[in-house]
Amino acid sequence: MEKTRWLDAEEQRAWRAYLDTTRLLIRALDQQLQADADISFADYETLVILSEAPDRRMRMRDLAEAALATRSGTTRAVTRLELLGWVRRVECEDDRRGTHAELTPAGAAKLAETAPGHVEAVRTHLFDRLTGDQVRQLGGMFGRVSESLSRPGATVRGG
Amino acid sequence: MEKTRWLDAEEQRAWRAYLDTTRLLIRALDQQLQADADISFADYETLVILSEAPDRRMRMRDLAEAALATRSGTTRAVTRLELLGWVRRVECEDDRRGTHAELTPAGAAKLAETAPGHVEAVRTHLFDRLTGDQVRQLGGMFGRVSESLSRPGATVRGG
DNA sequence: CAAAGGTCGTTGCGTCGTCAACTATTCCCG
DNA sequence: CGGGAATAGTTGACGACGCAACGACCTTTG
Repeated sequence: MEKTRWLDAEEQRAWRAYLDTTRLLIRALDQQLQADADISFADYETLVILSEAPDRRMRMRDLAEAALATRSGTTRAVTRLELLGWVRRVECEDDRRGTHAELTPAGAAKLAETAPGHVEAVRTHLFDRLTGDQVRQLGGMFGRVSESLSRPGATVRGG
Repeated sequence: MEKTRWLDAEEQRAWRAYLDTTRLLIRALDQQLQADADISFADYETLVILSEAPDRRMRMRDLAEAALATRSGTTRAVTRLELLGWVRRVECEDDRRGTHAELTPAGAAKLAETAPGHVEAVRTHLFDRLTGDQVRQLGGMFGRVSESLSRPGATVRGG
């Protein structure tokens, strides 16, 4: 095993700030949605993903991937949202194993009435604190970081 | 209700990249720790927090706060870690309600052997993709953002 | 000093998410 | 075409976590 490249003070500070802030931010957004619209951040995002899909529907598999969740988690999320009337399941015609999750009109309405408060929260907590240049930096940084993460081959194990 | 200040294209891009990447990053770190050391990221961080505390011990209350968790979650985490032998509970002398969670030698050893792989993963996935300037930016941005989040008064509600 | 009110840590309960296993269907290839 | 491998979605078992409520203890106040 080679010598460990520890984080220097600056890196540690950045790492902690990033981790802590992210947790607080997600929690704040979750609470805002829960309080104002009785929906979790995760479920809200699922509705958003569906709303942006062609015909407002998606195969379960693709929905899971887009939401960065597992298939089982997606099954349960869709079941939940179906009971609330915001999503419905539609059988797939060309693949009889498949199921589409489709945003209902009620789901679209829910999204429309919930989005403004959510976006406002995202602004208040995040973007209002950043300069235009920082926003660009943010997108740039994380765009690059995600590259290494989405490549499954890039192993890290130390053995 | 005033007109919503929607996110522009650049902001949306940054927001998505940030959210997705963060999820992937946390998951990758979790998997690395789980695979190489049979410990979750959350539990690992708990050990780190304790290791940095005076006498390697902390009141449950303070530990919860430092870990950005609830008291009940911390109770369960400490119980878990206690069963693994990495933490022990020590009664508080000056406050008989209180309990200290204390890192055991075994816990310190676990941390020592686990940290290199974890730090390496953090490097590989995050810091190796960033320039020194970006690291500074990262710390700066999130330092500022956390200010608004740690102030409980800063309400966002639209109601 | 006694009583009211707060804090500490824990626990029951409900929710959410993952893994592994299962059924049904489709794909691949001889 | 036929049979094994792969894939889709679901479910059961399980673990983690938050909220609310609880008993024990401390603090404040009259």
